[in-house]
Amino acid sequence: MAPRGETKERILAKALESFSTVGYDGTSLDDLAESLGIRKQTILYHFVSKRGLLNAVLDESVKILTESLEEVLASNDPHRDRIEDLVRSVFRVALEQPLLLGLLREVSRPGSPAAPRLKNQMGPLMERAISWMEGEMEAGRMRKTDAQLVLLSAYSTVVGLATEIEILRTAGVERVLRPSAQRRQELLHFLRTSLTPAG
Amino acid sequence: MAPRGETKERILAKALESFSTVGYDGTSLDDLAESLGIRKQTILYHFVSKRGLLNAVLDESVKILTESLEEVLASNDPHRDRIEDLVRSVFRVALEQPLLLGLLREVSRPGSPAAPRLKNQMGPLMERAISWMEGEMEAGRMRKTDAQLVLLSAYSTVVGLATEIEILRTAGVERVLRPSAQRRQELLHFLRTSLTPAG
DNA sequence: CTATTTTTCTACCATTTGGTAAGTCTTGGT
DNA sequence: ACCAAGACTTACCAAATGGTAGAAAAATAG
Repeated sequence: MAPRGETKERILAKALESFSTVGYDGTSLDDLAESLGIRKQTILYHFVSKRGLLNAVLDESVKILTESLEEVLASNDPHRDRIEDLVRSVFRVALEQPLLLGLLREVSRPGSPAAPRLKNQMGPLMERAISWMEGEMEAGRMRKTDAQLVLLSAYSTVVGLATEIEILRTAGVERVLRPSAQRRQELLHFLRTSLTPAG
Repeated sequence: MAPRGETKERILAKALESFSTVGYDGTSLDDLAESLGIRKQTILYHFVSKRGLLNAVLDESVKILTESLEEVLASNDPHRDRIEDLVRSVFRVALEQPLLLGLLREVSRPGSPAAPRLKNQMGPLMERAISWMEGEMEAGRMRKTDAQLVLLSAYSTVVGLATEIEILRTAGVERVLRPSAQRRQELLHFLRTSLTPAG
């Protein structure tokens, strides 16, 4: 047999790819298995059901994302630009693992079966982010605005950058996308000007 | 029989609802028909295939959205605040027809079967929006930045507001969402500060 | 009223779907 | 050598899916 859990990892990887591109309903266990050169029942053996597979993929993805952000939010160094750190961090994930954000997008759809699970897992992180922003606002280091809106906007933008790019690229403009580093710089500037307190 | 095309309209309405919430793959023609009190074959009679139905729904939605934006982009009155007009216009659509943006979100997924169609229909509109922004930048009425990014950000934010709200609401914060009017105000301010030229 | 066209329905079908049952094969422990 | 547990497979299935064929019903035109 395949040495220790290798199969499970491979299934998770392919499943992430499939879920985040063609979606949950669009993913067939048979096709998934075939693309892996195994039988469908092997998948079900490891993850019990299709839903179980989705949950497993989701848990793994959220974990990666959370760890990446937690690290930044935890630091208390007032000399570091936290917003810049956050943007950099998210961009890094988005570039290295675009599928991960694709899954997030897929799963965060109102009618998604995994929405509650995502809610439970991402909830605390979001609360922290929001309350941190509100703290900054109170302290006058950030312009008072709707923290939820800013978070939603930033989140949506990054997810959009990772997934919906294709539309804008092929539809809107034929030009090649700007290098992601420059893009990140723009987003950073965009956020900063909006969040810096007046005067 | 039902008088003139009433059935067709009803099918389109329900289909929009279903596509934009549970997605294309998640929509069953049988269920759709049952919820309308008709037989599946009636749907196929009017729209030939499931794909045909999706195309029809998409065409209708894009038309509404386009008309709403075209109107704003067309006006040349320099005394009006075009950004405000745009935001207002999109918000109005988002509030009156949230399902419409849900469909957009669903269909703009990379792997969506209707992505090319959406591309063709929305393409010109996006090009116009971008080139208008670039014109404003040239004229110094708008800070020079990445027009594509701003468009993507604004688009994603609004779509997010219309669809992904649930996650933030139930997950992030239990607080009731701020009234949409206030929300619109915030987004407006957010965009303005980012786009107003320095000094 | 009759003929024709439009609309909706009943009957059916091939395929695909997620999932169950039970087997085989491999590995590691004793 | 034997056995138990783990990993993977073959065989099978009930339900659901999108779609075809053709009849029936309703609306419309003459």
